[in-house]
Parts: sequence; C-alpha cells; structure tokens
Amino acid sequence: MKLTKSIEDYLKAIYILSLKEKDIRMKDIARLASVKLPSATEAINKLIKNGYVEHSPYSDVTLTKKGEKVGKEIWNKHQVLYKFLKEVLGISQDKAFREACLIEHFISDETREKLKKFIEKTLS
Amino acid sequence: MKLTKSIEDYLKAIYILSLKEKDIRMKDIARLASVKLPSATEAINKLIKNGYVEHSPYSDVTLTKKGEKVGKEIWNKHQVLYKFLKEVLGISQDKAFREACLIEHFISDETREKLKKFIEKTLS
DNA sequence: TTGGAAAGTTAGGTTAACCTAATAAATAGG
DNA sequence: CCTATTTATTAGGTTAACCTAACTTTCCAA
Repeated sequence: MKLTKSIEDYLKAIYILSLKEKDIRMKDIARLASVKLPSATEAINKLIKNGYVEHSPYSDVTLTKKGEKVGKEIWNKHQVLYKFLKEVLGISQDKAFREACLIEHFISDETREKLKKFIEKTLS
Repeated sequence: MKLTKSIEDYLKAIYILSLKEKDIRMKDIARLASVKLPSATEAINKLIKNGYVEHSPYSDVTLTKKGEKVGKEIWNKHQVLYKFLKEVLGISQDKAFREACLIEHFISDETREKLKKFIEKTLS
C-alpha cells in the first residue's frame, strides 16, 4: 500500500494519542484527524488490512510495530519542521503548527535529519 | 475554486513554459506536469472556467494575469525551497528539486519571505 | 493536395478520500 | 435491568484527479 498523506495522518493521530492514553477509540482518532467517524472506520480498516493497526469492531485501536514506526516518523518530522518554522524563522505558533502538518508528509528522512542538526547549530 | 496542489502544478508548468516559449501547447503542459493529454485538457478547461488561462480548442494556451500570478508564486516558493534544501542543508540537486516540488504547495507567503531572507543572511 | 502522423478532445471508467443517513452495539444512569 | 445516549459500522453517494480508447483536427512531407 502507498502511504498517502491521509494514511500518514491517521497513523500520526493514533501515535500521538498512544503517548497519553492506552484506550484509543475511533472517535478520538476521527476527532484528531478532523474527519467524521465513517471516514475513520474506512481508513482504519485499510490500515488493518495492511498490518499497521489492530482493532476489532466496537473496540479500541492499537498500532502494530510497523504502524508505530510510521506514526512516530511523521510526528518527528512534524516536530522538527515546527521548531524550524517557529524558532528559526519566527512564524507564529499556530501557523507554524499548521504548516508543519502539511509539510511533514513530503520531507525525506535525510532532510529531517539535516534540518534537525541545522536547527541545533543555529540556535546555539 | 480551491487552488489544489494539482491545479497549482498546472499553473506552475504553464508559467515556466511561458518564460521560454510564446507558443505553449497542451502536450508541453502535459509533459511538464507528468500527466497524459486528456488529464491536461480536463484541467485546462477547469482553469479556463475560473479565469486562470485562455485557450481555444486545438490552439495554444496562455495565462491570464490572475493565472500568471499564481504560477509565479508557486515557482518562487519552489526556488526558495530548492535553494534552502540544496545550499543550506546540502541535499543533492535532484532530491532538493523533487522535495521542493512537493513542499511548494504548502508554505505560506510569509514563510517563503522569511525563508528567503534567512537564506540570504546565512549564505553571506 | 492529400494522406499519415502528431496533437487535442471526448467518452467513459477507476480510485482515494471524504460525506450523510440509517442501523447496530455498548454503556451508563435512573 | 432497561432505556436513552454515545460510539461505531454499513450503505450509498460525491468529488477530484487521474487513466485508456476512440475520435477529430491540424500539420507536414511526398
């Protein structure tokens, strides 16, 4: 399966939720991904079929190792971008967050790493 | 009309072509946008309907002022991002170009401006 | 000058990602 | 313990953006 922007967003959402709660429900995912429940159901079913999450109907959702890896990757990219936009460029918190949410799907691992190192160097 | 990534890509393609040639054809647009001709036809019709381009069947395509503005904006964002990725972060030419093509649709005018100033400062 | 190649359009189909409405299951409060 | 609310699923529909196949128009070279 191709990891689309949308699919990555669901995995990121579940990953973020998993950092705080152990019982992750469809409604939480739908809310964080800004979609209605049926869209979340559909997406989660696709993720199950491809081994990214585990879930039985009317129950909680958990990431597999594979799913966690992707969710974490995207969240890391987001955080690096957010920091760059906010601290280095001086973009407002809100705007930096929103832009990071869009860009996070399109930077390579290499770019994330180099950007991270660059921020450290620049802000010291 | 919402300016989607796809629509912006067509306007950027036409803008780039317009910098070098005066007779811009559907095939050139399709080629640069990496789509087949019928996809280009469909997209151009949408752009005509919304006042971004002018075109009569089997003839050349030109940008309106409105269309040129958008195409130029995207191309400027691309160039700023490309330079940052390549010169500041040290990403290879090819990869920097490809990533810039993806990210260009998601940065605000403010981010482009601040990034541009930052690059100038950093590379001097 | 005409016929074949190139360019462009039209018709119709696919896929991803969303939605609303209807239904089903789970849960919590009286 | 049963019913109302909340949560989740299913069914069915929409839209954007692509595609292939078929057809039309334009252009060029013999």
